[in-house]
Amino acid sequence: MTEEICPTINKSSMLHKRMMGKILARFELTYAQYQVLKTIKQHKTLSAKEILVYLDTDKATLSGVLSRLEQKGLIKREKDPSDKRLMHITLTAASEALCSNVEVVEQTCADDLTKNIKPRELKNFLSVFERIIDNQNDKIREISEDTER
Amino acid sequence: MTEEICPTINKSSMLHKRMMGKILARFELTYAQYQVLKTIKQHKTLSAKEILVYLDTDKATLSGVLSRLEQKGLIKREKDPSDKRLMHITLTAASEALCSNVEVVEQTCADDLTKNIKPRELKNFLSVFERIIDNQNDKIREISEDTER
DNA sequence: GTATAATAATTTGTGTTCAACCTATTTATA
DNA sequence: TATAAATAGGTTGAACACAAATTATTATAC
Repeated sequence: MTEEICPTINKSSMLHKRMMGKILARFELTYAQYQVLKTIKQHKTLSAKEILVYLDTDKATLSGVLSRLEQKGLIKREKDPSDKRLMHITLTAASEALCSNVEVVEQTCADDLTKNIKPRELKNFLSVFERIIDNQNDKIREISEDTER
Repeated sequence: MTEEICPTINKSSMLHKRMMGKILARFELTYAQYQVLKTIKQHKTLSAKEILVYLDTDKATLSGVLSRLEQKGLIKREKDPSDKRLMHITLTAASEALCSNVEVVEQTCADDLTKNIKPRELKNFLSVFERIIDNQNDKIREISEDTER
């Protein structure tokens, strides 16, 4: 039983990325790019460091995504005058509109994924999932401590 | 509520890959490579096409993984004499042993991920998850049909 | 029996993931 | 104040994900 969990999680994640990839292709966006745009939109303006907190990804990955978004004119980056290490990242008018359009489609898809699942089932599902994620984080910490010696 | 599901699934999948990546680094293997080895081991010998069925990944990705595994001497590829398009892929003695060692560690990790979850909860969890995955597959088919016109 | 379609696998190009390393700037310590 | 440590961000290199194109081989149609 236990051994089915990880492949199941991976498969579902892959399917979701595949699905979003197909949807976002129409908007000439990748899933990673859209996630970054959405995060910035929610907070008006963010530094790269702050985006990392919300997305739990890697700064090298984010750095690449941000460059591509800037190239496409979907974000603006400007240095903080009082701390020149800091970059303030904001959306442009184009990406504000783009994001809003995608959000509608995304919500429809998300709803369809749970169409035959009762609210109570869903609640329990998410509760178990949160505990699994906590366990995953514990395990990663445990392993990291091991290998740091 | 609904909108939490997808980020949750993605996050968990990422954590799992991160965890397995750290563990497998000791064995000088990547997670994708290990998954391929494990799949071949379960079926003694497989063609690339058949591996794809079990792993639900992409043939281009698999092709690259297989070349790297062959370079490391962890698989053997030989053409079918009666259909020269077909490649029969098998493990080597080295990868048989490697795989067995990793499987022990992997099982320990998988058990830890569900340590504070009751068997009944887990069963319900997986049951809901399967329905979500079915819905995901439906949605992807739906989108693909749309875009093929 | 040759032209066409289908199949198995690989290659190519763009984007993502992540560890390791580097740069510039700011803060803390001696 | 000079030096070290921390911080924000970026770069590099290896591997993976995936769409699209390519190659070689086999099966089908006419």
